[in-house]
Amino acid sequence: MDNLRPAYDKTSIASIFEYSKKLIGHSLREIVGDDIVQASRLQGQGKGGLEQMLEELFFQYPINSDPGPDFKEAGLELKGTGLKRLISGELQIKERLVCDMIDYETVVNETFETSLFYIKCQIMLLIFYLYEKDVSKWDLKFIYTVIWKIPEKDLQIIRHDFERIVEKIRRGEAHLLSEGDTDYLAACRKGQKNENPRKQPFSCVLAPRRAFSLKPAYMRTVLAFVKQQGESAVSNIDLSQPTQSLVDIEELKTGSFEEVIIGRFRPFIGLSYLEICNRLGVQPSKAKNRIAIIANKIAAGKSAKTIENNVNNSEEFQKSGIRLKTVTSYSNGRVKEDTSFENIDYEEVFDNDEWLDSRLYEIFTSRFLFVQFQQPNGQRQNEFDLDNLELKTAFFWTMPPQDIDTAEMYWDNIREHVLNNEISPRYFWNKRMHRKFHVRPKGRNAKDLAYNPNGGMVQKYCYWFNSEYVTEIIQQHNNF
DNA sequence: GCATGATCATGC
DNA sequence: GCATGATCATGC
Repeated sequence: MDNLRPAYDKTSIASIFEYSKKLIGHSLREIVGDDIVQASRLQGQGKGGLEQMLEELFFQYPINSDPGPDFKEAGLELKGTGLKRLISGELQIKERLVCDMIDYETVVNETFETSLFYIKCQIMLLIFYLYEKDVSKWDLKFIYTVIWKIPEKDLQIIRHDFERIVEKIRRGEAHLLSEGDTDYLAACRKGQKNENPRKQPFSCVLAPRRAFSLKPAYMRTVLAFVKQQGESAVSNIDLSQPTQSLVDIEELKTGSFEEVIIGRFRPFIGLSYLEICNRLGVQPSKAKNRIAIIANKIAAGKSAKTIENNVNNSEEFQKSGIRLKTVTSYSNGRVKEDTSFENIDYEEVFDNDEWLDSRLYEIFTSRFLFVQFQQPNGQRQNEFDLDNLELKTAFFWTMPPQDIDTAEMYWDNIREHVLNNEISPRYFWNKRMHRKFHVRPKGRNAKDLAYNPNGGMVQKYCYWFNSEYVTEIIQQHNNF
């Protein structure tokens, strides 16, 4: 590329996009040449900087310190984002997409439309590269290039997310922000772990730095779209598939996504499983997950058949990573069962040394939709029968920061023992410890094994919430 | 009665 | 066939 002026029109998104395709399959060093890399003042190590390297050396676009989008004439923001390759060969999202630092002092005076996030990120050029440990940024290969214009319906949900984050800061609770507070757009932690926290306008408590980001779950759906389109893609078509979606854009004008969903449960509060089946005109089942099935059916409302038994597959749940959890409790409110999550992916735990990028962090900072069914008043514990349980409450929940700290210790313990090849219940947290979370087996049967990154096979274990912890969560909600 | 281990049900 | 969410079954 020596001596070549970049052949694109900086006022045109289409032209910038065309030009970006030259990156696919190559690294920056291959494209601009080693001499230029050697002479560059930019560093290949450490965090950040890749976007700047692309802008300066590949696009040869003068870097400005303006607050707007990177390509200001075209109104286009440039974002580099990492992928990782699994042993199976599949490409996966490495992390959330960090968009814009949150300035606690100024953001409280903004509306969504005047916010820098909105001005910058409504149209982005996303360049996916393959992340490799200990490899200089000059040598990372680019894989996909995408123009991502955030769809109108997503923007509606993101607007609510933005407002919820800003409201929290206005209440003087910037230090209590969590990625789980919101659906698509999240306030993610940013900066070093031991870095000094910052001031916030409505409280004297200092708060860690945070940035607006699109959740890993959201980025996973972007990646799925790109994979389906080929190595480069433009999201200028309407992406929402009505067969997969839970709410439509008209309903979102009547309230937030979460309000719409909670509203669907309201008419059934107090009714038993059998009564709800009757109302919905469905045949009662004897399946052991029948409570979960009916909870999904209620949440789905009039949505398509493809998601009515499992709203986790809906567009909105996929993009937000929200998890519906059904909880059954005795008449005194005590939760009957522990709550399980997916199996521990030992490879992931082994390879990833960053808590904030871990799968467990993503699961536990998800937004949860708890749906509680309770034994009728006066019934004794030994009369417990799923058919009689009554819908008590449905609410969205986020794990509070102090419990996320506990979760980090839980993860540290799991990771330490996976690294030491000690994948056994005698090393992990158990329920007796009463530490909110524990580790327990889960497989098809006792012979169902998983690969051990240290070699060989081991039993499958998974992450659990202790039932007492879930009882606490439910009670705190019901007492409000 | 509870902790732990084991398995079921569903959907892709 | 497998991953995930949910619940069952056993033994102390």
